[in-house]
Amino acid sequence: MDSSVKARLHQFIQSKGLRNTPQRDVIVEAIFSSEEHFNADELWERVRKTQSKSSRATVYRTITLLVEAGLLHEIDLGDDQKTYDPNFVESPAHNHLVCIDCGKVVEFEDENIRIMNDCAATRLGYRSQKQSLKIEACCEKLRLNGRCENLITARLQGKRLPKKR
Amino acid sequence: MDSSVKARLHQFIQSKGLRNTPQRDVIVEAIFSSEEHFNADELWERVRKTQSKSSRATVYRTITLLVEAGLLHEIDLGDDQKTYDPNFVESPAHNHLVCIDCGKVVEFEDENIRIMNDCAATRLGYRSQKQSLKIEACCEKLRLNGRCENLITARLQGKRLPKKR
DNA sequence: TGCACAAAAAGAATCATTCCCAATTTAAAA
DNA sequence: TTTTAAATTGGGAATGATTCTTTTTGTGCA
Repeated sequence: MDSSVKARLHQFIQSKGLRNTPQRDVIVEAIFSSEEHFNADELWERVRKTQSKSSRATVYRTITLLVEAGLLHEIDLGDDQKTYDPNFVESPAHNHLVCIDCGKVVEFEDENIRIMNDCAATRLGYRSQKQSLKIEACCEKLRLNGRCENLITARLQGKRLPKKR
Repeated sequence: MDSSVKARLHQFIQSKGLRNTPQRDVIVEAIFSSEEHFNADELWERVRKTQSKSSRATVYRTITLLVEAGLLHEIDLGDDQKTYDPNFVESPAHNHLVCIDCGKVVEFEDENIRIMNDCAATRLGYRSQKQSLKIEACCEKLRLNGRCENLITARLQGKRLPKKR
């Protein structure tokens, strides 16, 4: 776990006049000790497995806090639950590939896409602030003959559970 | 209202062994007699103002039916409620500009963006099936000096209500 | 050390959407 | 036209993620 996360959170908490609590520590530890995507309930489960306990509400509040602090990235895949990504990279653009078959989510960066989107916004009279691209796609064929992993040059971001509802 | 919608729906219903009902007619009429975006509850309200009645569940069921039939387009803006667009255009790409200030949603087409996104997917070893781009942007400045409407060359798709929950 | 207020717990409340199931309708065959 | 199997409806309960409320606890500065 990147120790700068704790430092940055601490600084954020200070600057906002908030307070440090053991619950937050546990939750932060649970988040950043892994690189996996997660949703609120999965995180609550992780925390429950610790001897220390936090209520569901606290888990939600802490997630909100971390997102506000810019330490956690919220991914909206159009499901009922929001997904979170602890591998935060500061960026005004968030592009995801979601595999239709296995549900795996890959995030990638693409400067050209970002610029082109900003241009489109400008052309339509808007000032782009934030963009998110979701590409539903299929990696099945490539996975079957073992080439998928090699071709994926982007950071792999873990996999999603199937939609629950 | 484009009369071909009813014909196409009828055909879909036939092909699936489903049945025509007066409720569906009323709901379909309520949807396509306008070009506005709507969500399920807004549609239910429209239907209630008719002398004929449909239950909320039927409204939801009919929306699902129309989306399956490819006659209605579901837009996911990451809100709690789904938004629907009766001005359906067959396309593997859906791009939206969402104004941060007024919430207005503009849909636009951009062949170059679509191609570039598909390329990115291919480069990462995926076969793109469907893409959706959301750009959160600000039209405030342009609206203030009256230039916004002139600059918007894309089809205007109505405005969204503020998030309810 | 005490106080003011942030935070936590626990569970109730929300709210969009879906599910359930008895009662009704439809469409196609008899 | 009657029958009949299956689709559809109504409407209220259920779901499930998230937020809110109330009370209790804990933190950190003075």
